[in-house]
Amino acid sequence: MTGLTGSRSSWTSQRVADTYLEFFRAREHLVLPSSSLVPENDPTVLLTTAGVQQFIPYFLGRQAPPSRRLCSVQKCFRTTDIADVGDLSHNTFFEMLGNFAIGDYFKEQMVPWAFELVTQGYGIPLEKLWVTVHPSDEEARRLWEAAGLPGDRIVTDESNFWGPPGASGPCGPDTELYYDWGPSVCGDKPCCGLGKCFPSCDCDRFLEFWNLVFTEFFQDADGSRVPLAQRNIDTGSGLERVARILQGVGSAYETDVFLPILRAAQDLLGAQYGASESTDQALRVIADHGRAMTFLVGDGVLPSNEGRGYVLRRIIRRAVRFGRRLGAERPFLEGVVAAVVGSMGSRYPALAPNLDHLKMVIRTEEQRFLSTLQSGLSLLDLWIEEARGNGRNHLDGEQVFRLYDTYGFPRELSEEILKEAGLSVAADEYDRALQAQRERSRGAGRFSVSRPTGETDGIVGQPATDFRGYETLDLASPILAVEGGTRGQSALAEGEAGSVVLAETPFYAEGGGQVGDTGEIITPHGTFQVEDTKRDSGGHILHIGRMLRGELAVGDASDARVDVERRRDIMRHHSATHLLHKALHVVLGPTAMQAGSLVAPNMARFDFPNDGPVTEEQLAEIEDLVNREILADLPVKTEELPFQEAVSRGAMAFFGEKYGDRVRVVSMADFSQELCGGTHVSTTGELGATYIATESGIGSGIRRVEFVAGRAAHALARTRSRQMSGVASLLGAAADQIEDRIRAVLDELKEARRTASHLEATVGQAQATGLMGRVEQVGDLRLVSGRVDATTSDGLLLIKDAVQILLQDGVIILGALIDGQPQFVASVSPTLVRPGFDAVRLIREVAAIAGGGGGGKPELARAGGKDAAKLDAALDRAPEIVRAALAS
RNA sequence: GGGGCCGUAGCUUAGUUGGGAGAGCGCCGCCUUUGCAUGGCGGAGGUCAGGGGUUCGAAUCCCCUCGGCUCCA
Repeated sequence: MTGLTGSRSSWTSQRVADTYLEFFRAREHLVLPSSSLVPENDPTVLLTTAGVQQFIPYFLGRQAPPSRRLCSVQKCFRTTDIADVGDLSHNTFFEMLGNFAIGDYFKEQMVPWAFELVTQGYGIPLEKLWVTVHPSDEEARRLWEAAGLPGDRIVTDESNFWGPPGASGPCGPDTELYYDWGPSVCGDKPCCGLGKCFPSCDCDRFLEFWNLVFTEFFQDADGSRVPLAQRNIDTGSGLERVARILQGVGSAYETDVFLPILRAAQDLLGAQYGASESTDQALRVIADHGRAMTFLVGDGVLPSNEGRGYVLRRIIRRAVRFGRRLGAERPFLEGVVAAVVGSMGSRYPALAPNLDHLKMVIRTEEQRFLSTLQSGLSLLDLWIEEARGNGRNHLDGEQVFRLYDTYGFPRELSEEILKEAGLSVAADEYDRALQAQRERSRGAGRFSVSRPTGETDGIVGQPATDFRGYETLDLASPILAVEGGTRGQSALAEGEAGSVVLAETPFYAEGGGQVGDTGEIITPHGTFQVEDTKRDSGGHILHIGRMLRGELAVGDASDARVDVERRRDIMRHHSATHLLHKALHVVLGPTAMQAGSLVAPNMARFDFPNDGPVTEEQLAEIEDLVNREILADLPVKTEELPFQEAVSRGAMAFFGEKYGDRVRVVSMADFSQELCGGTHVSTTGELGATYIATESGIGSGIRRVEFVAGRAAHALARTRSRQMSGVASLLGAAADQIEDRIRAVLDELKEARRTASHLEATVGQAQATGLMGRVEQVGDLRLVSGRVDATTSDGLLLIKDAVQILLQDGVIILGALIDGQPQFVASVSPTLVRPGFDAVRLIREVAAIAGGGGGGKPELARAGGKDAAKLDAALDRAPEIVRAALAS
């Protein structure tokens, strides 16, 4: 293919998605929006890799689903194939169509529906359709035949079995649907070595486009399987693949999904798709990674050196590298990002309003990488020079690896440049070094995340806890579940630590940056002290703490009392956070989006992307703005709205949050509107005041401000003010003169030092003159030795310098008591230095007498001792030592 | 989570068994010179990121902390 023609098919990807969702909506499925690429219910998972991800709590029975039938178009990200992207088939980011049944219909319903959607909804000709089934799943085979698929196109495949996800868990057989591109794809020779191609043989002729998983077993750790009480359906169908089939094109890159992005990349880089395989590969990488980075940043991921941020960094850098292959020398990715938002913005409305932010994050990372390349290049040039100078024609693999490992300079680039310079690299050495690095890291521990909110058996099956803490801080509610006690799952004895679940609670569970509440749960038989509150993946609010007095058991009535003072402090900080967030937008621009926050009783913390530090002036402006709105005593209102309405009213919606149909909006008059589940004061005047305490950088391009409100603000102001009066009284100056006074004291100090060193020089000069009266003749050289007065070792050296000028050629050995410690200096003029006779040897022997040692250069050596009383004795023996050294 | 490299004057940086903290640019002053980086002389500016240890002595060696860059997981 030359150029980007693509298909004129009316089967746009949009239409594919609509057809799919409409098909299942008509069959009583609830259509849910895509969840974030950052899985919020499972911190052990790096990125969302399948449509089922957001529904796992429903599948495991931990949470009640909003409907037993669900469907979605889910954005997904798979990191395993990053290195392969650029060919025709691999992608990192993709969209997955999926329908799900939780304890509802099963395969007898799923198979006919799949058949109907594919043959009638999509209109795929029957003869193009193949399926694979698990050998054990006779039922699936029967259902496909009954639906109308000829038996010779149903192939068994041992690998058609899904799960369990870990050592144990739900699992079951699956059946996969394939599209047959026809035997011509594989040419004359069958590629699967079986004399004939089959769907399961992974060749280009057959394209898998839908996988239907029938979850019907639970597998124990020992491998044995028992039927599940509740059987589930979980399907996934790559939108890009279906679009490719219906548009009848050779790869996803020729569909409407990628064409606008490829075209933009062509224009930005002045490259032509189809010009060469190398060009095409580069354009495909840029298009795939362009989509991936847009959605990752859109879901709140920022480039970093670990976790998701590192995945983002890798794809941005990989895209830049391939851009360079096409001649790009300056940042170009923001143009690609704009194209992605332009072509996908309609289905993901959160993207367009944040385009500036997306561009800024990616541009910053791009520039950072370009400067990395710059420093790598100069190092590489140096090595090339060296190798040439040594007449070698290669560089060590370890060397090139180090360039990559330490400076992030990509291997391919190194090789390219070395090749141009006519040098080679041993690839196996490089691989060995990389392998060793991997071993080291792997041995160091797996991807581990503390997961305190995992559920335990005592709680599974309980309904999600009703949070009532917006309107009350003291509430009567029965105890539904208990865990951690020594007497099983139903009670806690005095002194025992554990968690308690209530039917409803006023305790706020840690979330949205706000820390969990503390307080007490009082039952007729005892008091439980709540030290922290968290929410588990099943929606239960866990009151974590210990039995202070008496005991507590499931079924007890209880009075749940939040620590009111602490909670009010927290609420003030949370409201202050909203004011600050808005003020940041006003002063620094809309790209200062929240990248993390902590709301605690004694302080609040807010992270946001910004180029470089925030200036003093800007900080003052931000602080002023926040305090202005506090003084205005704005009413704080909360209301629940449909998501779209909230966003269209201009409420700030954070990336990466999961928003259901209805969202909670916290507004402070016209100043700030934010989607938020946290707790707030009722008017901003309650904050009293807010001060920014610190501003600092916490990583590439991210700043952090810490600030205080309410009582903490008062405490900070008082502390600062006391410090100031303390300093003022030390200086004996009024508070408003502190700066001038300090400046004057510093000037005075500097002057005093100058005078002192001048004085020392003068005194040193005098001492030097005095010493010249005691020149001794030792052999055929002249020696000056003796004790002098000096206050620093530099002063001692200066005296030596003065003597040297007067003495010209000769040996000088001086000592002084400095800070109570003997110190020595010895000098031998260059003409007198010879093997066995130098300053180092002399000084060592002298210092040894005072219990010390020394060293230096042959012409000049210094030493110190430990025994102050022996300073004179050591110096007295100097002539003798010189004589002995001369004789040796 | 585990490695690697780095942190010296406002900026870029040198500093070789541990032994007197330097250079270039910039800045200030004087002289020279009316031509785009003019030349010369002089000067200010440093807790060598911070803390601890080893040592007679640490920018230098060891440990910890902080910050930057980077790779792996």
